[in-house]
Amino acid sequence: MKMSDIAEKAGVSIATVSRVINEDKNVKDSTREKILKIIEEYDYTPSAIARNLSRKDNNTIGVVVPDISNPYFSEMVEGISEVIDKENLNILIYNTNDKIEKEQKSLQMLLEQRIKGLVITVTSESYEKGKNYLDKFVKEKIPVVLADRDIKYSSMDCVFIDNIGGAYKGVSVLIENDHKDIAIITGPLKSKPGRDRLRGYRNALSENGIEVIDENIYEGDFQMESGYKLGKEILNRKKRPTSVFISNNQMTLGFFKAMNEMKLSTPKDIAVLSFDRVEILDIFDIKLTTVSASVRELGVRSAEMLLEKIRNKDKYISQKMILQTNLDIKGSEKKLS
Amino acid sequence: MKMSDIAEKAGVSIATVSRVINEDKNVKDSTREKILKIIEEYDYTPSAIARNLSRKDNNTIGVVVPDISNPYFSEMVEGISEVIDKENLNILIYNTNDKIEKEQKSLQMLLEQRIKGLVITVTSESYEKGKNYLDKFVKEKIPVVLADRDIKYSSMDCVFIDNIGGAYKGVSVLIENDHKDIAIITGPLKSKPGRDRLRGYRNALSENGIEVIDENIYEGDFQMESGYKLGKEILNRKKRPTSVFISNNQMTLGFFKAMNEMKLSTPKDIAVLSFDRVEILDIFDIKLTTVSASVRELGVRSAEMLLEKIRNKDKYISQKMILQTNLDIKGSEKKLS
DNA sequence: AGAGTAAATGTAAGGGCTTACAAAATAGGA
DNA sequence: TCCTATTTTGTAAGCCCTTACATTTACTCT
Repeated sequence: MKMSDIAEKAGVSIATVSRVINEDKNVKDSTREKILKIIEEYDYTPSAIARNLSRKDNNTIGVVVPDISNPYFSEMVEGISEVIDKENLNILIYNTNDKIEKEQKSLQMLLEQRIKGLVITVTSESYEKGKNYLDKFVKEKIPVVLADRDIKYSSMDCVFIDNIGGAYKGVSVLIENDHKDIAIITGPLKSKPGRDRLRGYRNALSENGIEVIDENIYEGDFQMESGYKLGKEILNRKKRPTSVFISNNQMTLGFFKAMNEMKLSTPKDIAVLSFDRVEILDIFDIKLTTVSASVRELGVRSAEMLLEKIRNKDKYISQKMILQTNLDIKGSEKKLS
Repeated sequence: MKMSDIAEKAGVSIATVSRVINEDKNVKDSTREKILKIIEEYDYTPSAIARNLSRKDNNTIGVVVPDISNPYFSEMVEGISEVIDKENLNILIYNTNDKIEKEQKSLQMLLEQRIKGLVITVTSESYEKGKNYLDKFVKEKIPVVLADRDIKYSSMDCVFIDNIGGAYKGVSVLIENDHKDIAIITGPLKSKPGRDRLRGYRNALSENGIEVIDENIYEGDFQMESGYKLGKEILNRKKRPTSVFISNNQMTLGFFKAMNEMKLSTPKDIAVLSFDRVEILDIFDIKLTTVSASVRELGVRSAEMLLEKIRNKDKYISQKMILQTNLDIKGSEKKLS
């Protein structure tokens, strides 16, 4: 069933049918009703493909994330959908599994789909020369927003979380609570969020005249396992630090596993402060102080920025949005005795 | 940049360019190379929209789920992507938030997109007359696979988890451990999984000559909060049951919250067995016995079934796949004293 | 009634590709 | 060299819509 079939049955031209479907007001009411009835009767659904070709426009935006089954990203995606859904746009989602080849392939397919815009959490912060597929989007003037992760030397629009400031804020709380011996479990230092959170830690210590000692810096990889292993190391030190700042939720879970095994608890045995909330700890009545930004908001903002770019393609000025973190004080920052 | 531009620059016809792009072998090598070079040089990407229109075919499959930020579904989606990605197909994902209107709107858009096939976890197990958009897919001969949730009186292809058998298996373990007073926290009884898991519970008890008493049946809603509330009720009973079967992971978490608040533990104070794994409990060194099926596999199987339907549209025979559950014995099923 | 204007409808040219079929180029063989 | 078979390329119709523009129809007012 296509438009011309409907037109024929209604005894009108295909243009009139098109007008009815697109809610053009220049159609006599009686004609509209007649056509609508036939559309209903034959259950006709117009082809978005033909429409898109004809309009030279695809009502779809692309979303590329490293791992949709990671709650972090699925929440971000939900933030994005929330915004996009209101606009009658479709979302084409791709998983890259943090593999650069999959990312490239995804971008290639999105390019073929002639998407209207793209929100991407990139896999790598730098690309081999000529390998940065995002440049093609720029060349084709397809709006792109980088969400959560940056690309070196790029000047693309983006929405990030204030990692430096957040870590600074968190570590400062520990310092205010009289901690001087503060360990940190960092993310991978080859990633920007990893480095930035460490930077915030350093800044907070320096500004308070506390020396940053290498022994207190433990490089993790944002995965649970590393939080567990490094946690054991930290907790087993002869002179255990009085507090620890952990750079994300997964590693914090690992750290608690270590604490648990050793029958230790916070803040009794060590003060703990983590980047990202860890809601699940509620269940075990563990009060953990955190600094965090809403990932859902990250998605919402990215999508909003993208829509704005789409709407004002020309006069649009490139922008960078940094989402501030919130401090949630629960007690684990305390220094006892 | 379009195909005709490339053709012009290469001094060939548009058909030849098309052949090169589609890897048709009827092209002289030298011609192919010349064209490829120009495509490379101008960074040309063919339009999937035009291709799809021309081929009357969209290389996209649709996925509709209630909530992508729920790990249960995002894992399922990942299973689906895993399969689909290998086929050079795109995935259009829609969230319904378990709202029937959003589901309808999503299906409408997928219909317009002329997708090749659909995997859907439906929001409602029954639809008002004429309101079942899935019928349109059937009418249009677009393959559909129901994943995880069924529709009453429908004979569509589907992949489900063996809820009855799983619950039966779990409760049987409790019975084998000498439990006779077994409570159950069910899912919402208006949902099929909710009812089926209760059915498995009933079957296990009956077959073992244990009377099913209403006081032991607590209707929850698959959310954490209900596990918590009902958990409190159960644990506070003067004559507390010796064991409880909980119908899903979220409610189990709520139940543990309740236990924790009351300083109770399993299996000491009550034996616990849950449907779905609850990995997070590992962290707190809680050994929970579970019956579960892999949600990722649910996704993989659904996608595979869909692909098979797409490939053998005609000779395809409608099928129903039931994924069996696995029992993971950890100790919480024990009856102490 | 007829002119002038506004409303409603139709015509036809795209949009960027695929593909059946036709035509041209090349190869092989006598 | 010429003819046939094969390979390579081109032509043009078609996929299903949108939309600028042209045309027709319906009103309004003198």
